[in-house]
Amino acid sequence: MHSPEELTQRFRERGLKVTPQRQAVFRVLYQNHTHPSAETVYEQVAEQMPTISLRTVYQTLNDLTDMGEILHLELGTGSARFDSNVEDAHHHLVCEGCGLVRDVEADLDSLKFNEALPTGFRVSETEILVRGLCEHCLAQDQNRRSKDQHRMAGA
Amino acid sequence: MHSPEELTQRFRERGLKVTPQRQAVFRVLYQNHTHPSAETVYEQVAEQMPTISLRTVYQTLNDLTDMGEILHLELGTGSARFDSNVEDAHHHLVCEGCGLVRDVEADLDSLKFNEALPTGFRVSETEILVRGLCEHCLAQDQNRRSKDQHRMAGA
DNA sequence: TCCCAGTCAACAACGCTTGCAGATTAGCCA
DNA sequence: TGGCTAATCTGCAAGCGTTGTTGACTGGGA
Repeated sequence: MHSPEELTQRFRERGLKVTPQRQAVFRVLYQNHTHPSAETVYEQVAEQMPTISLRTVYQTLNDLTDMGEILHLELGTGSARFDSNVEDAHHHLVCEGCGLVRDVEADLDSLKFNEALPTGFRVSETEILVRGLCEHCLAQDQNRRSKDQHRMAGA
Repeated sequence: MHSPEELTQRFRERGLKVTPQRQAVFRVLYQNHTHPSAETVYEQVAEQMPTISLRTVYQTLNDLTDMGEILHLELGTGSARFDSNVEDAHHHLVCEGCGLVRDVEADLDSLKFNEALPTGFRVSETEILVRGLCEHCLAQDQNRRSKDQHRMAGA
């Protein structure tokens, strides 16, 4: 995405107003590369501006998505995630435990399909999703399993 | 997934009862390879069994997912889709217009990541999603765009 | 400075999915 | 075969993420 200052310009060019609420969302997104959910953006903006509503955050995120400034991701984590990196083609790694999302670069050209895609299908995007457990969640999971085993043994 | 008859066995082995409702869901899934949503499964089951509730369909789909008989897919189409093909590793092609889902085989081994995955991350699944517009939706879209152009020109 | 399209906050409603509760039933056992 | 009991059924309400609505407010061009 562009810087908050540049976004101000681009919003005005489109006839959209630049309010303090929107600027606050711009700033949070510009600095946060953790692929936050709307709720997370809201919480971070609310720290500086406690009266902002979640509705306004959603609206601004939608506007930014429409303008191509950010990406709207559906990764199966329950809520949409927003990615401020639209410059570099990349893919995503998702922790199924905590919902952590991280960028991964992959060479799409190396990917081979074993059959032709259906005739007439126009591909807009090929997305690679690496699902699994992050280091932290893996440790928690193993800890839980170990406890379960002890419980089973004791019963 | 296994055949409805085999599923009967497997459900009983797990202490789950095999009701007419569940059998109807088994049959629909066994024959339907279009990656239906819960709602679609419900509609098809309801043709034979009008009194079944959507709640029961969800429950049975969840049981089948837990048993690994079907796959629960989150493809950003608004609702979960269920895939009765767990035997062959494959990926998915999704129409962003109508939500059509189709299996695609791809050679994952050919895929190269340009950097190492984070230390400690345990990958459970690498998923390839091809998004775009199917032949039908593409035609509709072009039709709409063309009308828009005429309207703009006339105004 | 004025004006009004665009925006705001609050609230209600939406679509998908799950929790709950009381009635019903599958399937084991005598 | 009949009875018992846990599992399941249905219908409804609630949860969650997201969007629609509305009346008050305001950014920013003229």
